[in-house]
Amino acid sequence: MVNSEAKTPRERYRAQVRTEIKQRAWEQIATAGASALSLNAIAKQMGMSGPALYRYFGGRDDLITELVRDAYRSLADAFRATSEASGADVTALAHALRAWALRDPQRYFLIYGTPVPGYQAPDDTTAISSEIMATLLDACAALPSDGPATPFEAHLEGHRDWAAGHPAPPAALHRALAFWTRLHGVLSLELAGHFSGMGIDPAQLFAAELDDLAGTSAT
Amino acid sequence: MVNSEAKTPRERYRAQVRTEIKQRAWEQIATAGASALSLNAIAKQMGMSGPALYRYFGGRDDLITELVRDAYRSLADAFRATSEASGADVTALAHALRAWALRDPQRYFLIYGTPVPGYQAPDDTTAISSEIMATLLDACAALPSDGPATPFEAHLEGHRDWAAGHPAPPAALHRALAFWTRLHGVLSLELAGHFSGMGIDPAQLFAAELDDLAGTSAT
DNA sequence: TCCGTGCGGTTATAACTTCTAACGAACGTG
DNA sequence: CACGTTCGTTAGAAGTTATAACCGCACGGA
Repeated sequence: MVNSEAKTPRERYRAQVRTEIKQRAWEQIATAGASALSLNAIAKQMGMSGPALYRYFGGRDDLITELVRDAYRSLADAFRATSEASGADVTALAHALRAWALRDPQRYFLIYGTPVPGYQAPDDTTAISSEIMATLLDACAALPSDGPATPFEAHLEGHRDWAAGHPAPPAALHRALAFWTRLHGVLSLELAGHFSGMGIDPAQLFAAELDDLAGTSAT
Repeated sequence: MVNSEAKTPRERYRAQVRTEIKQRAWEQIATAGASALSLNAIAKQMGMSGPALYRYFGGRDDLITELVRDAYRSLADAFRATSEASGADVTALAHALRAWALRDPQRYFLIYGTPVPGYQAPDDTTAISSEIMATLLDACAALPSDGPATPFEAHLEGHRDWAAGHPAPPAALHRALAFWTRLHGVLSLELAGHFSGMGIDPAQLFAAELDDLAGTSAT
């Protein structure tokens, strides 16, 4: 059987260089954005010149795709960890999401930011995305659901393939979607700086939205 | 006094070329995103070569800044028009926002998408942004406000500078912010294609969020 | 009407970028 | 020890933004 770690010394070295390249790329993205990522600059920082990086990544797009994959993986891990630590609590998940986003805004935008029109995300990222959604659904299913069924929940009843067989009631599905979209709404505008000139505290707006989501007022 | 339109034939020509450049830029952005905007390609399309465009725009960043300005202006006009036509109705504003966004997703992302870390928006765009917020506040102030004051509304009481003197109660300010962030949350995820593989209808999710905002459940 | 200023467009050039191709050296495995 | 894969190099093509220098024509004042 093939052991994933440290087989040949060449593979060890190759993995090490790959992670260093990605690390430099993350630093560069955090300071100047993903559009300003330069393979030449990374190579120069690492002491080697230009086309050497093409031994490790197919090109700029491949590197960015790998970074997107890592970002998804990091968010999924953070979500899973806080879910296990807090017993599937939605407010804990929300604060974990905000902390993860504030830790590196450009990493958040790499996942949820402006898409490149032609770009198609690799299918494994959608798999990780559904893993994130699964832990979110676990937390939302634990909330009490009251109120009458809305027309949108009737729509969800017939379109719950994205839940991947999760046995959550339609109200919980709706809660999960609202959790996702509302917190993303506040977070993305905050990270983009749209609140900076307004004087309001984004954390309090985030908390207000979270109170509304976790409170008794379903949908 | 200086008439703004059509003074000298030189200025007429200059304005015409400028608008044609911006038009080609919009087409290019709509199909390949703002990061793929190429001055050379625009010049080649217009039959003139390369550096001629620098007579009309200071550079790529200046052109994009101008496009951002136009995008803000377009959204503000659309908002104002529907507000006047519908009598400051929030659902009409919401549908106008969604239609405006779906008409050219990259134009929406040019305003509300991933920001470039170093970039500072010119102050006139923030002026237009506050104009948009004003018409939104007009519509939110027309809604009935019930329920007790939340801690966030208490925070808003002390930080209402962004309302630019608009005489809306804190509940209306909160409504306007929720309107903005929630609809942006659904819209940006929809435009980015994050719902495409899930099978759900973004329009119905948008409608559900709008029902929650315009309904009786304040905050 | 005529003439000069200045505007618009050109080519050339510099400094970048991604990415391919060909070559050499070093490393590790048989 | 020798051979082969892999890594890093330099060279080069095809792009990009942006600046500089130059030329001609059109516009506007006299």
